[in-house]
Formats: sequence, structure tokens, C-alpha cells
Amino acid sequence: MELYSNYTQYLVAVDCIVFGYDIIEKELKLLLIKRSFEPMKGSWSLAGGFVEEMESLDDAASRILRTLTGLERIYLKQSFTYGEKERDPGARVISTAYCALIALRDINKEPAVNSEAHWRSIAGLPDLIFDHSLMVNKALSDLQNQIKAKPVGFELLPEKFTLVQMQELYAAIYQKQIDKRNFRKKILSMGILEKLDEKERETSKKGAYYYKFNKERYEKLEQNGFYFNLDVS
Amino acid sequence: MELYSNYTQYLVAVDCIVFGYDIIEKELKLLLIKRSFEPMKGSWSLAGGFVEEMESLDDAASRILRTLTGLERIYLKQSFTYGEKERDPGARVISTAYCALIALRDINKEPAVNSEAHWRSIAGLPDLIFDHSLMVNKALSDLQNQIKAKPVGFELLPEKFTLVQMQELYAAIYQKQIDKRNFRKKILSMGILEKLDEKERETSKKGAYYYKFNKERYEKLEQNGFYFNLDVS
DNA sequence: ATTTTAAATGTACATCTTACACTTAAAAAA
DNA sequence: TTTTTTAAGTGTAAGATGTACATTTAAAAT
Repeated sequence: MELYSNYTQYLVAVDCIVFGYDIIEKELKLLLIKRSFEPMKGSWSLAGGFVEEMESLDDAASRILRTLTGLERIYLKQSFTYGEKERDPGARVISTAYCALIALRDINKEPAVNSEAHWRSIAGLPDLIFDHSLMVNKALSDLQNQIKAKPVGFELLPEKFTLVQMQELYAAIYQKQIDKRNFRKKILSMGILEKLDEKERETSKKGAYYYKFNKERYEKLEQNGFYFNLDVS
Repeated sequence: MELYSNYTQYLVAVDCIVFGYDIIEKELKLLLIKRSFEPMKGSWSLAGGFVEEMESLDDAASRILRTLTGLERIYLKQSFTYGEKERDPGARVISTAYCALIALRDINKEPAVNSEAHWRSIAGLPDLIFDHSLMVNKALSDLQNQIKAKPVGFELLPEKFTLVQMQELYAAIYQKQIDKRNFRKKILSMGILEKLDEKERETSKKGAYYYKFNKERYEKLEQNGFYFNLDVS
């Protein structure tokens, strides 16, 4: 490039913070990789990679997520860019973190998961390379804020879910107990869930009604000034 | 660098979205630059520049802001990173936007302002180069959300300010009218303002009491689980 | 028929939000 | 010295929302 020719160029990376919700264990997990190259080969790391010439940052994040999990069309959102001089001892690398949410039952069905990828409970994470722990802490705290104000939680649930399951998801992300009646009252009063005739019968004799998220209804309400708000006691 | 040697490097820039509040005109303004080099020389642009080898992204943003306005120790926050392939026709440039807030009465006192820098009201901005309008829209919308939940508004007011001035600031940022009694009730009930004995006498015969923000008090309350919340009717 | 298990439900009280109009202080003008 | 003018300052009632809390219901298993 002849323009801007006096300026230094740098490696640009993306790192993916992939949160997976395990509906069975009722736990939020994080996708970690055993690093296969130097520096810090063998340490725990986020799923990351360098941005290629023909792709945008968003494209790079999608590609890396797809390569590692086989999943596409996942809620994937830019989090924050880390540009400290010495953050990577191998070279000056500017890295943009992306945050993804996955329902773990989906990924278990997928074959093409990188064999060096592991799901680890967010309670009790190992040390991560470079500034990756920082990235995770920021992303988790952003997720907690976001899930209050946008219906991103539905990305972590199967299409049909019970209110108990939804409540367990929120409890796992906030890491606290939630009052059942108030939670139900609040989410049902928004009018964005559809009650199905079918019941989930695995966890109880009585069975719990399935619901599904009515996205069209939500979008219509949002246009009319409605705010999703699921702050929790 | 010998590690990571197969990957392409890119130019990395920061662009500063500098909002200035004009307490006289009661208007939020944006700092724009007439671009002095190709491509798009002569067009309106944000204050930007390339990241140098010895500085972090944050450092680069501070340096650029200082160079253009002479101001230091300004509230300066990373906003978002723009990495589309063709966003800059001159070269592949990854740019991280930063957002700064300034009280315009402060900057008027400063001498070292770049002569190609201009303050323009956010109502009625000109077209900006590349994706800079996008950057501004996102930053403004983030500012509106942030100022609800954190006391960043005080960065835009002089140390001593009247409640009317504070209300005008919020009205300028939200671009809407605010009920005087409710606004006062809400902000005063937080217990983070100190009423001074002194009055501002320029705008009224009666005079309006000055207040100041008690930052220590705010931080203590915040530690105890208090949330600043200045949602506006 | 009885027991067991988890799902489903309602209410009272406190807190917060919202809409709304008159009084007060002080300078300027008459 | 009175009157006028201007912007600052103040309160309340009604409605909406948040919170704490315990019993009943459905259905399978014994």
C-alpha cells in the first residue's frame, strides 16, 4: 500500500469467548483450548486466530468458531479489543474478543469439534494465557448485564423449554437463586412466550409445560418502545 | 518477529469520538477534523491516527486527544473496533473507536487546539468519511445508555453546577424534555450531590444554588450495592 | 388408596414512577 | 416604594412495579 506508508503494521487476532449452557448440569461453561504452538504451548487459551486478508473481524470470529465447534449462525458479538504492547510475548498482536453463546445439547450432537477443545465450568477456571482471563471476566460481566436487557438467554435454551429450565439458566448466569413466582410473573407478563400443549416429562411426574420464544412478537413490541427487562431479585 | 510468521499484518488506528457539552448553548457537540491527507483529503473526519510501536491502544487514543485538544486526564473509553475489509480505501486499516467527554467551557480556555478541528452540533452533522458516521451513532447511543447508569454526566459539567444545568445536560443528550421536579427528586434522593452556599446569578434574578458531585460518597454507596440510575421520564 | 415429587399459582405491602401548578426570591422598572 | 418580571424551587396523589412468602395440583410409583 502506498498510502499511510510510514506506519507500522501489526498482527490482528480475534479470540472467542464461547459460553455454553449445560441444561442438564444447569451450569455455564467456557470453551477452552490446549494451545498447540509456541509461545505457551500446552497452556489453556481461548479459541483464537489471526485475521486473514479476505475477511472482516466478524468473519474471522465466525470462521474460528465454526472451525472449532462446527456451529454456524450463532449469536456472536464483539466484546472488546485488547492492545497492550506486551500482551502477547510472541509478537505485537492486537486482539479483538468476541463472545458467543451456545446451548451445549446442540454442540454434543456435532461431530467436528476440535479434539483439543474442552468445556470447563466457569466456577473454577484454570489460569489462561496472556490476558485471556481478563477477556473472560469482562465478557461474563457484560453477559450478565446484557441478559437482563435483551432476550439473549433464548440462544442458550432449546427451542422448546420449560419455565423451570429458563429460570435455571438465569440462576446459572447470575450465580444466585431466583424466586420462582416472581420470575414467572415477570417473564410471562412480557407476552413474548408461547405456551405449548406439550409437556416435558423427564424431570417430574406432573410434567412441565413447554414454552417457546415468540421472536416476531418481541420485535413488534420492541419497535413500540417495549423494553425487555429481566432483572432478578 | 519469528513467531506467527505466516500471517498478514495490518495498520491499526484509533478514532476519537469527542463529545463536548456546551453549557451556554445547551447542546451536545462533536469534534470534527478537516482531513489533511489522502484519501478523502478535505472531507470531515473524526480525530484519528495510527497506533505507534511504543504505545497501547489506550495510550494512542490519549495521545491523539491530547494532540488535538491539549486536554489530558479526560474520561476516555474504548467504544468498538471496526474491521471491515474495505472500510478505508487507502489500505486495510483496523480501527478502534474511543469516546471522550469534554465540557466545552474547559476547552475554550485551552490554546493548543488544532486549527482544523471544529465543534459541530450533533443535530445536523455533515457526512463523515469511511464508517465514521457509524462510529458516532454507536457511540452516542452507548453514551445515552451509559449516562443513565453511571455518573459520567459530571464529566461534562463544571465542578460547581446548578440543578437546572444538570437537567439541561441530560435533556441535550437524550434530545428530549425532562420534568423538573421529578429530575430533582431523583438526583437529590441519591445523596451524591452537595449543596453549596453559593448561588449562580447570571441566568436569574433569584439565583440558583450550586451543587457539586461528591465522588467519595458515590464510590462508598456503589460498594454497598447502590446503583446510579437516572432514567428519565 | 396413599405416598412422593416437582409444577403451578396469588396476595399484601412497600417502593418507585409519573403527571401536574403554584409560590418564592430578587432585580428591574415604573 | 410599589409593581412587574423572570427563573428557581417545591409536594402530592394515583398508578405501576417489585418483593417476600406457602399451599395446592397433577401424575406416577408404591
